[in-house]
Amino acid sequence: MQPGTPDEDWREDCAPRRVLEIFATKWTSMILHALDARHGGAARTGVLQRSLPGISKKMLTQTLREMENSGLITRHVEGTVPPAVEYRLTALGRRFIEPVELLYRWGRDNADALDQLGSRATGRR
Amino acid sequence: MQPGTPDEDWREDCAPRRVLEIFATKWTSMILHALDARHGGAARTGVLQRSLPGISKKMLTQTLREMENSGLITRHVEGTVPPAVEYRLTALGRRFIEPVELLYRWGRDNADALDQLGSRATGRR
DNA sequence: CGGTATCCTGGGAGATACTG
DNA sequence: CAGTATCTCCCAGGATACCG
Repeated sequence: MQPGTPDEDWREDCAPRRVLEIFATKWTSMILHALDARHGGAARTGVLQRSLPGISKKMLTQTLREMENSGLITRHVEGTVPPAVEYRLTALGRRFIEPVELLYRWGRDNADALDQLGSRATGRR
Repeated sequence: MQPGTPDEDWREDCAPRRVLEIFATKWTSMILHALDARHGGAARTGVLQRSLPGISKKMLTQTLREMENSGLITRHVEGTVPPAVEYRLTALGRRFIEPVELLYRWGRDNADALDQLGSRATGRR
C-alpha cells in the first residue's frame, strides 16, 4: 500500500457496501439460499416458511415483496382456491446465490471458530 | 434432495446463521477488512476512522469494544499524551478475514449486478 | 487524540388476529 | 393457503457536545 494512497476501500457508494446491505437484512440471504439449494430455484410460500425456522408470515411476505421489487425473485399466482403462489429466482437472484453460498459453506465449515466467538459479536444480546 | 428430508439448512442455532449475524452489524466486517487489507492487521483509532467514510466516533468505539469482547481484536494503549491506541486482529479475527474478503471481492467483481438491484433490496430507503 | 455521555429517531422485527 | 392489518418493542445507529 502506497503511503499516499487515499483510503477508498469503503467509499460510501462502493459495491462491497451494497453487498453488505443485502446481508444486513435478516431473512433475504436465507430465502435466497432456501430457494436455490433446497428447492431448486422455486418454492411456494408455505414450503419456504417451513424451510426458515423462526420466520413469521409477516416477515416472510414482507421480505419476499422487497426481494421482488429488487428484481431478485418473481411471484407467480395460480388462480386456484385455495391460492397457490410460487416464488422463483430471477437471473439476477441467481447471481447472488454465489456470495450467499460462500457464506453458508464457510459457516458450516467453521462452526468451531464461531463457537469461540463471544456473545457480543454483533451487539445483540 | 430426498422428499422426506427435514428442512434443517437454517436451524435457529446453526453456524451459517451466526455468520449472518456478524455481517448484520453494519461496521464489523468493514473494520475487519480495513485492519487486514489496508493496515496489515493493526491500526490506530484515527487511521481506522479515516478508512471508514461515514463512521462516527461513537459507532467506531462501540463496534471496536464489541469486537474486543468477542475476541476478534485486541486493544493496546500507549501511555503517551496525547493517547495512542492501537487495535490488532487476533488469531480468531484473522480467521474471519476469509469470509469478509470473499464478500468484498465479490462485490468489487460484480458491481454491475449490484447496479441492477432495485433500491428496495434491503428494506432501507 | 481517543473516548464518553446524552438525546433522538427510524424501522426491523415479533405477536396476534382477521380476510378471501 | 397466502396475505393484511395493527400494535408494540427495542435497539442499531446517527448527531452533538464535552472530557482528560
